[in-house]
Order: sequence, then C-alpha cells, then structure tokens
Amino acid sequence: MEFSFSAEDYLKTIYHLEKLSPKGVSTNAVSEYIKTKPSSVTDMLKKLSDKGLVNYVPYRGATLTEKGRLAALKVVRKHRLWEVFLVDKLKFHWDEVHEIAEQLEHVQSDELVAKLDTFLGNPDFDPHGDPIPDKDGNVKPTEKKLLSELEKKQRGVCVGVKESGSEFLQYLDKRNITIGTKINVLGKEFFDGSMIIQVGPDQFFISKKIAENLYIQTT
Amino acid sequence: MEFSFSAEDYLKTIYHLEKLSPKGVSTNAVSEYIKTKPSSVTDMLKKLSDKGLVNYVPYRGATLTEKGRLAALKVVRKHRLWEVFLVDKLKFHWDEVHEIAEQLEHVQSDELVAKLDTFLGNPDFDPHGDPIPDKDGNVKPTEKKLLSELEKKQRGVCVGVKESGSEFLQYLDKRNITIGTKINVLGKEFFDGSMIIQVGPDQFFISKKIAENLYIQTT
DNA sequence: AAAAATTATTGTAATACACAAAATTTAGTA
DNA sequence: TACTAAATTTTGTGTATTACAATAATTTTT
Repeated sequence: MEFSFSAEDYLKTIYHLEKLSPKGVSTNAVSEYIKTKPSSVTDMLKKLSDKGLVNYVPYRGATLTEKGRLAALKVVRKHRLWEVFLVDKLKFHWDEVHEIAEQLEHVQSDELVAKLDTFLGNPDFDPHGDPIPDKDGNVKPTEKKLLSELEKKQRGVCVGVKESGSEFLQYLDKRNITIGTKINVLGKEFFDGSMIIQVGPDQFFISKKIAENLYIQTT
Repeated sequence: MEFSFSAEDYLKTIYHLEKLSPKGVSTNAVSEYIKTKPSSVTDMLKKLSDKGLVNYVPYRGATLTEKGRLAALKVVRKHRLWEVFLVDKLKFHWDEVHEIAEQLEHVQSDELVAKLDTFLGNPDFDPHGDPIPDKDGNVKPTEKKLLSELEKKQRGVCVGVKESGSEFLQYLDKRNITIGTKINVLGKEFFDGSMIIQVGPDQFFISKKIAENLYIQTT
C-alpha cells in the first residue's frame, strides 16, 4: 500500500492528535496542525475513509483504523529513524533535522528501513526522546510519573494532571503547558523540591506543589 | 531553485543522453528513456525551456543550459552518493540500489548532501563505477583507452570506435554494444589477447581484433 | 520529389490538492 | 426548550502537473 505524501502527512497528524483526543480528532485540529482550511481537511478525511484508513463520522471527527494506525506508525518510524541517522551519523544538531526527516520519511522501501534500523543499532528513541515504533508498529510503553519524581536532565511529555482545579489549570495555561507539552528538567533543588524546567523556548522555576500535580510520560 | 520530481527526472535523462548526442537530445530518445509518449516529452521540454533549463529548438532536440546542467548534476550527485551509502553502509548489493536512490535523489537539502558526502569519505565513484560530480558540478575526467588495454576485472563505458567499417558496426550492433554501453572484462587470454566480457546480462567471447577497435572510458 | 519517420500542436483527460461561500449540524446558553 | 455561535460539511471552483491521442507540420530518407 502506497499513499501520497500528503495522505501520509494527514495520517501522521491524526496519529499525533489522537493522543490528545482519543475519541476523535476534529477537522479544525487537523487543519491547524497541517495549516490548511477545514474544508480541505474534510475532503481528505473522506478520501482516507474510503481507503479504510480512518473512521470518519461527519461532525464527530476521525480516528485511525488499524490499517491507518499501522500506516501512520510506519511513517513515524521512518521519520524518527532518519532523525537518528542525521544526528548520530551525519552530525546534525537535533533541532535541525525535522525538515529533512519530513522528506526522508516518504521514501518507500521496507528493506531500506530494516537495514537503516540495523545500521543505527536498533535505536529505541529519536534525538528528541520520542520512541521509535518497531517494524510491526509496536511502540515501547513509557512510564507515567509525577514531574516531581524526575531528576535533573530527565525529560518527558505532559500527559495529565492530578489536581484539576481551575486555578491550577490557569497556571498551566499561562506557562503554555498542556497535554502533549514536552518538559525538560534543567535543575532540581533538594531543599524544597522546586525545579527549573524548560518548556519549548522558555525556562522557568516551578514549586514542588506544581511538580506534584503534573503527570509526565518519560522516555 | 526547486523542481518537481518529474522535471528532475527529465533533466537527468537529458544529461545522460547528451553524452551520446551532444548536438541535441531528440524527443524520441527521451520518451524511450523515460517511458512516455513523445508528445508528453515535447510538453515538458517547453516547460524546461521556459525555466531556462534547456535550449530547445523544435525538431532539433534539446541540450541543457548551464543552469540546467548544474541542476542535473546535482541530482546525479545525490543519486550516486546515496548509492554509495546504500552499498557501503547499509550493505545492499550494488544491483539493488537504483530504485531506492531514485527516490532519495529528490530530497532537497544542500546541507544534507554535504554531510552525507563527508560521512561517506568523499567518494569519487558510485558502486557501479560511475563518477560522482562534486558540489560545484565538476566531474572527474576519466581516461579513454582501447578495450584491449584493459585487464581482467576492469570495466568501463564504450565511448567510441577506432575502425568504423559497417561490418564492424554491424557486429557491435548484434552484440548490443553502442556508445554508452558498459563493459566488464571478466577474463583475458594472454596467448591471443581474446577476452570474455559482460555486456548487460550477456557474457561472451571477443577476439583481440575487436578489442583493439573499441574505445573505453575507464573509471 | 515523394514517401517515411520524426516531431509539434491541439484538444482532452485524469489526478491531486486546495479554497471560498453557503448550508448544515452541533453545542452552549439563556 | 429555543436560540445563537461555533464548528463542520457541501458545493462549486480553481490550479498545477502530467500524460496522451489525433492531427498537422517538418525533417530525413529513398
């Protein structure tokens, strides 16, 4: 099964967004992510649905079918393997490789992917810490911890909150922390459990109380 | 300057065919090579001409402009570097890599090509013995010898004939040897200078007299 | 100079993707 | 429950890219 570059991009997008809204990825969410108009997304969702790649219910959003999930995982796998290649072998910096991997991920050859994987030493994670699905589409389960349990230099993705009071959520909002946000622990103070963390381009201080209420998936 | 995959394929084709007919590559030749109809080729030649990539004179064929030649060489360079990667690093066999390199050659990133080149140790030739253009489009000049001067295991491309009598040319025709044909010397007999050579899928015997009248470009 | 081969032109078609405007559905709210 | 706003789909267009058949023109061969 081969799909167009564009179709592969949509599948990958739905795969990523599905983690944030497992019940169905909205047209709007996809259109923002891919930077197209909602009506274009509807078109493509119908095409993907016809091909049995997504379950698409009008007005309700889309989820990947098993077939679609495998196709998406294949692209994700290729993307991340190429990123490892670019960083480990070609000595790119980890923040320069995304665009190039975006192109390489569309190259079609199972044999190539298999040999690349071997050549790279069967890596489990890409340079950003994201897990690399294996050839059958299995992604290594990652642990869910409280941010407060992490140590300096560890990192992970925000996957939930323990407390969900609106003041806390507003705080997170102000800090641009939401489900899916990557967090990097730059420093941790033994005395009071406070931390310095990195969120996107920003670095800031958080108290132990905050850290004890954020679930992090570590990689 | 970025071009469509298809445009890059045409440029590459004209680059290759130009060696055989430097005065101008015919529409038919291109259509055979790319496996399309002549009318489609005419269309594309006009587009490439509009973009200043080829000199196209109706009924007279096309040649690459300087701009077009550089674009073609860039693609050829990428193709051959990737072939080296596939064979040297990923352990593909030299006869399995063409299709995959056909895809990889279209990936756009000068930085990537430069780093790949370094990673591979700045190779001069691809796994088939074809020279790899450098980043400025310079191709290492190769030597022209008589086939009879080659030894066992050497190989090269037929670039001309010394004698051009029709019987000789008919002989070459029968053997599918023409300008551009790759020849691989499998064995050579000291006693009479005869050889066993490989031409495409065929292997056969040739006499010293034949070998003394064929010019070969070695790599 | 006519016939054959090659090549260009013209008109058409398919594919793939995207968008604006209008219509519909859903969700939130009074 | 009714109504409004937001989200989503429909419909109708548009563009870009590539390809081809049929016909016309040109070049080459005989």
